[in-house]
Amino acid sequence: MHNQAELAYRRLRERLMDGHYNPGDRLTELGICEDLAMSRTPVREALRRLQSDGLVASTGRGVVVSSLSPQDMQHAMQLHGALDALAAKLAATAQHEGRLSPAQLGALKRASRNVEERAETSDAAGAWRANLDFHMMLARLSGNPLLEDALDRIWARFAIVSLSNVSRRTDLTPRQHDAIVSAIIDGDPQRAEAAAAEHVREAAEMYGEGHQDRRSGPSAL
Amino acid sequence: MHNQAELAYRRLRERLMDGHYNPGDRLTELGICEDLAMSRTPVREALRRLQSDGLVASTGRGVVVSSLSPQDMQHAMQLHGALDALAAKLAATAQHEGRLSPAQLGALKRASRNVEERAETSDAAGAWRANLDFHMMLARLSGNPLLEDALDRIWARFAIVSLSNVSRRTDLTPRQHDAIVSAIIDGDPQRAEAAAAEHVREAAEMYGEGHQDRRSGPSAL
DNA sequence: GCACTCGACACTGGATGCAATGTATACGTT
DNA sequence: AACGTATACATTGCATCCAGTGTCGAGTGC
Repeated sequence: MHNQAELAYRRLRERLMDGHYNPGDRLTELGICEDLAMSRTPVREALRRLQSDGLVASTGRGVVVSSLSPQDMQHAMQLHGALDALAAKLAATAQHEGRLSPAQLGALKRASRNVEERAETSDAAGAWRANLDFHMMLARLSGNPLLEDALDRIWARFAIVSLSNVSRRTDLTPRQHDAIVSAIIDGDPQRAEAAAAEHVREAAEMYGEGHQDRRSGPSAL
Repeated sequence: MHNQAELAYRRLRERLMDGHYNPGDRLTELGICEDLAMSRTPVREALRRLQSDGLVASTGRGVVVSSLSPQDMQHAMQLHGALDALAAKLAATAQHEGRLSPAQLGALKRASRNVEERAETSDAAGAWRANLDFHMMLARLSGNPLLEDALDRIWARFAIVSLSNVSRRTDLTPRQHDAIVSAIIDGDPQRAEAAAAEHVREAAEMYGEGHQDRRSGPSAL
């Protein structure tokens, strides 16, 4: 599928997720048309899809890049926790039943190691990206496309708001990835599920600490 | 938002979910235009959204109503289990913290009772619908819009394939709803989560029994 | 000097026109 | 009679066009 509408969707999504557009930015159809060198029709379709994904929001007059209020962030993290735990459990089950290839396991371990390495550098955006890659790899190994898709949506929302201010502490907890990985390698669904849930719980807590000062205010972020 | 595109989306979604269109049916833009008495532009946007929702699938030449293979069904149920458990947990937590109004609790109880009543009639479609309403009420009470949305997507997929063959046994397990409801009323997150997980697990098992004969074949359904 | 109003403009929603393409059918050939 | 090919048609993708509408600014009155 390499039609214009699909292309527009992918390019816009990319721009959204790599911090090229920031939360609150207003997007006009004509501006994007010029930017992407295509007509309004495919651009509109792409915008609608992004709207459906929750990455942009309609303001009655055009669309703006979505920003997540602390409230939204909390909701997203609750969802993420449940989904990630399920992914870890399914991946561990798959491993237990011998349905995971050595290549897949290798990729997971590599992704995990990559997060640790990046976390030690000053490249905050790179570290964030590595973290995302690890979690998406986990989703992939679950063998459940719907789950993968759901997690993809969540992470896209995270990406928009995170990459515009990664400068501040990245709040990564790479060591916990080890617990998830080892549980999967051992083919232990229970442990994998618990480790993933714990991992997300701590990440959410860390986020809460960083934001509890503005907790009572309206959605500023 | 009462523009044509939104309207087209809602009407098509309704038709999809109430069994008016069946899995595998081919949908042509012009046909829908005539049906809905509007131009192709809003219809196209609606179709794209439905595609993004997974309710229809592109075939390179037009779209067809999605059908879920037993594989897909299993994946959807795994996801549903995790999300429903989370919803029950959050709803119970909300109740525990006194954030649930008597009206909301009443609506939940009413929905639960409604499922039981309908299950005893021969109105399979009505019973199915009541079951959906109960689960969506649960999602609502979780207080997490993202979760509600995710569950909405899942159930829409279920609806498409279910309502076209509700004639066969509906596989409802209404009594288990009681366990969930009472746990929520007691404000016991742990118990609510466990009850919801158990409920979905059994439903999935029941479905498996009904379909394990064709388990090995390709996605026929 | 400030506020209110009127008008121009920018932008979106919807419709239609045009070109490209896949499919089905009919005809010819073997 | 069966198979292959060619042509006509159905249908999509994209671009452009038109109408409705909110917004911003300028000008005028108080």
